[in-house]
Order: sequence, then C-alpha cells, then structure tokens
Amino acid sequence: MGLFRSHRTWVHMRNLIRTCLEEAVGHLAADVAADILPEVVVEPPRDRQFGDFASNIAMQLARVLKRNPRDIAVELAAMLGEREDIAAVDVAGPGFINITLPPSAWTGQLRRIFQRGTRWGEDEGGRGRRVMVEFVSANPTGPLHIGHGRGAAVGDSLVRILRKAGYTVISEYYINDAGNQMETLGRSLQRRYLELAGEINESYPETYYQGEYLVDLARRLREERGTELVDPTDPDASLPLFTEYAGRLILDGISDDLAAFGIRFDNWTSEKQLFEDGRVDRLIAELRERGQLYEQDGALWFPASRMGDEKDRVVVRSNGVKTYFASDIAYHRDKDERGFDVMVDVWGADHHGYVPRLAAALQAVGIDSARFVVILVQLVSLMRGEQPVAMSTRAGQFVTLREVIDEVGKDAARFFFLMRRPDSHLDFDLELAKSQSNENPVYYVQYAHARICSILRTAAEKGVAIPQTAAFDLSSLHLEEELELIRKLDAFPVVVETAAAVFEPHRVSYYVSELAALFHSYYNRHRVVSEDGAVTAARLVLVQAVRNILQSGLELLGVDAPESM
RNA sequence: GCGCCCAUAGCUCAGCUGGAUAGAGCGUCUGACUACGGAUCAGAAGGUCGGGUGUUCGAAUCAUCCUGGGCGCGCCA
Repeated sequence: MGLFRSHRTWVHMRNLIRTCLEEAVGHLAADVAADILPEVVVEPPRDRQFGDFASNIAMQLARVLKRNPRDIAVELAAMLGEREDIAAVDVAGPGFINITLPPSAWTGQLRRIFQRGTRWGEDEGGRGRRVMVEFVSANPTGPLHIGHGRGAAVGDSLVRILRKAGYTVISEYYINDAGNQMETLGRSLQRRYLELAGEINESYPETYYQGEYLVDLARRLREERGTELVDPTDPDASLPLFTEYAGRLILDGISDDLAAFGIRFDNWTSEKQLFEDGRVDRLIAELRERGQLYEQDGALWFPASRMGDEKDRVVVRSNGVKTYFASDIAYHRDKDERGFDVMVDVWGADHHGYVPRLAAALQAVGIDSARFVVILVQLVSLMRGEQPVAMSTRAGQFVTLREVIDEVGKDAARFFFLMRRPDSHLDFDLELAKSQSNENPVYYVQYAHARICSILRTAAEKGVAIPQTAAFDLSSLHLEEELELIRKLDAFPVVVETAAAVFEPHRVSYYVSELAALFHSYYNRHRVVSEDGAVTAARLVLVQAVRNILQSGLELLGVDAPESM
C-alpha cells in the first residue's frame, strides 16, 4: 500500500505518518490490548536536522511492553524503512524515531495543497457536531468598550475556526435586557431628558449611568418627541418608554459597532423574552420537580454547594423577583433543547466565580456539564505607548470599541486581541496598533500576502502564465527554504484542529506570523519570476499556495488579506 | 480569610496538553538588492522558565507548598 495513496487526498502528512506508525505498532504489539496502547503522537522534531517528523512512541511503549525503548524504536524504524515513500528513518536519543520524506513527497503534497486552495485546512474533525458559541452578550446599557472587543474578537474567531474544523456552529448574543440595570438605564435617560427640558436642578445621581451617550440619546428623544414625555405628576408611568427607547437604540449601536468589527451574529436571544414566554418559570418548575430547590428566609435556593460551588444560590428572591441566575439556567436549558452538543460561553474573566454555580445547575437539570465550556477572557489594559489609559466605567470614562476601531482600524484591533492566550492579560498599545511600521505585527502578515499578489501581478505583466493547476513537474522545488514552506503549509490543518479543540484562536495568529516570516525570508533570498520557465512556474505554485493559506488564516482571525497596501 | 487565573530574555509574550540544546516579536548592536514592494531580510548579544519539594526514563508543562500580581466571593447583573 502506498503511503500517500489515501482516499482523502487532503490529509496532511503528519496524519499519514501517524497511520503508518500505528500499523507498525499494531504488528509489534499484536498481543497487547488495544486500550492500553499509548496514542501515537507525531510531531515536527525540535531540530530540522532530525528529519521531517518525529515520534516518541517507542518510549511510550517501553512502559507497556517492558522493553528497552531503543530496541522498540529500532524495530519500528525497520518496518517503516521498508516503505519506498519514506526516505530515511533514524533512531535517536533515548528512542525517538525520526522520519525523513523524499522531496518528491513534499512537492506532491504541495500539489494537493494548491489544488485544495483556500479550502486547505478544512477538516472533518468536528464531524458536524453542533456547537453554540455565545459571546459579547453585553447589557444594552451602554456602548461596547475595549474589554468587550477582546471577547468579541475571540468569540468570532472561535466560530470561524470551529467551522473550518468541521463543526456546525451558531453564534449567539444573549441580550441581558431584564432586571434592575435596565430600569436604572431608563431612569438615567429620563433624567437626562428632564434635564434638557430644564425640569431638574439637582446634580445627576452617581448611581445612574454616567456616560455622555445618554445625553445624546436624550437629545435625540427630544428631537423626536419634544417635551411631551415630561410628566411631573407620575414620572414612573413613562419610565418603560425610556427604558425601551434607550435599550433599543443602544442595542442598535452595539450591533453597528460589531458590524464595523466584522461580526455578525447568527442569532440574538433576549433575556426579557425568556421571562415573558415562561421559559424561566418552566425551568424553576423543573428544578422543583427534580428536588433541586429549597426555601429559606422566604427565598428559593438552589443547593449549588452540593455540587462544588462555594455556597447555595438564590433563584427566586423573597420579594418574588427571579434572579439573573434563574434566567441564565433557563437560557442554557434552552440551548440544550435546541440541540447543541457543546455550548461555549465566552465571558470576561471577572465572571469566573459564576462558572461553578451554572455548571452545577446544568448538571442538576440533567445536562452534562462537560458539554458546557466557558472561555474566560482576561481584561485588557489599554496603553498609549508607555502610558496606561485611565478607564473608569463608573465615571463614564472608558474607551469604546468604536473609538479603537476608528483609531487603529478593524484589522489591527482584531489581530492584537488575538495575539495572546485568552486567559492571559493583554496590554493593548494604541500607538503600536496604529503604527505603520515594522513594529506592528499585523502589517507583517498582510504585507506578505500583498507581496505575493504583487509577484503575481509582475508575472502577469511579463507575460508569464500563472499556473491554475499544479499538474506539472514541481521537482525544481528542492531548496531547503522551499521544503520548509511546504511543511508549514502542510501543518495548517493541525493548527486549525488544535485551535478548535482547545478554543485558542491565538494559535492561528502565531501560525500566520510564522508562515509570513518563512515567506519573507524566502523572498529575500530567491527570485520567483526568473528566466527559467520551469522554476518560475513551480515557484508560482508555491507562493500562490502560501497566499491561499495566509488568506484563509487571516480569514479565521477576521482580518483582511489585502492585495496591496 | 477562601476560590479561580497568571509568573518564561531588558519589554510584550509563545511553547503544538510530558520529550531531544527553552523560542518569537520589539528594543540594543552589526550588516544586505541599480532585480518580483526595504511595512523586508541576514547575523550577534540576551535565561537559575518566580522559589522549594515530589511524580518518572524525561518537567516550563503534572502534584504540592511558599512568594508576588490580577480577579471573584450580594436575596446584583
């Protein structure tokens, strides 16, 4: 059986090598129960001199087989070495198996990658499993700030990555439009409105929302309705109108800001709606039926402490008001009923204390909490060069996402948010993000893409045919830099798969940066378009493949891949 | 006080869930096209992976303790 004659023509090399090793291990350990055999892991070696791939399986097997790892490695290597399509197999160190493929294997792989185009990296790993990714979900009480921006970038990129990895994904925004914060919002707008009408003399209360945007909304309301909403006898009567007005316009603004950030949600779910159509009540009834509620001090409690949380939590307050916790359980019960295998929630890290209680509650209504994944995104420190930018939500002084997008651009903002692990603190430097210099990593990647486009334009101007297929001889691609590029392209599906599995978009950011670096280096050393027709054609195939992967990698981050800059 | 997260080069951070001599960008220093875009490239210097103990063939990675920083501990959302 030929190693590279797979029924799936788009399989990356690493998986093929793994399959080969698994076969060999099967022969070697035929009498060992399969379930105690260690998983075969194949990865690039630390040092390229060791070859294309390395596996530590012999050392893992040593434990099970109770044999010297080097002996095992030698035997496995002997089996692999018989294959014609493997150039060399070596045993090194304590028992690493190092595998080298012939250049023809790599050019053959390049051909497949090229023909796959921007679909290279699409995988079936998700097997169509249904995932909901819920993110942002900010209260419609004010514009999105920069912290929301990070959550938005992470959530949206996760959606893109999961889709690429073969999952069926729905993105959703949960609108927290119920509760007393909305009432406070209404009162705040009402107050600003009355101030405009000259009805108020006292200073604006500290407990109200402080942002300037409420003054703008009040002006707008006044333009639309004049002073007809001034009702000195019964201010509460018109309060719902203010609340509804503020909530609706702020949510529209949030939606616009997200659109400017390249984000469109598949679905929006209203918390208020959950209350109004009885889903919250049904959930509470369900908890009661399952014996998961008790009454104390006039309130209804969920015994979360029985399932790992610090203390029990109130579901219905003694005044009859249902808590946010209640609606949140109901919301996740609803997600479950909509048939999602996995529910991913992207939250600010300051909500981490909330995770155990919700996980416990889901478990209590029969939802395996392993299906509930919370990605905690750490807060963002905004910097302007060395100087921290002061932000205080309370004082209404915060930098909005919109301001950041306007100042540094969507691409830089998204890339910066996705450069770090979600659970790592992020310093966001506005000056750096804005600078069109070599300090800025966004341009580095985009420039690589634009440069390739430029090469293709040059080739076209010179009358060189741009290869549309790779169905010709690529054997002139034998330089180490060229093989290195192909290996990197080959690894893209692994990056997508891993980023999806561990919910870490920053892996894609690193990948595209590394791929761009390999390309820039190659570009500076070797000409693509030259007098040699065969070499030119082969190199055009290579750089076009690089372009495709840069493009789809950036696509996963929601960053544009410009043809010129 | 209890819980969660973090600690890796001067700075900002990766490290492919336990592998070989710990990497990248920025900054610093030295260099590179009269050719496809110099927003680029080549090279150098820079480390007790916060500290201790443990687990094993093998630890930045796992366990545990300590130190230091962030966050959370409401009948708020």
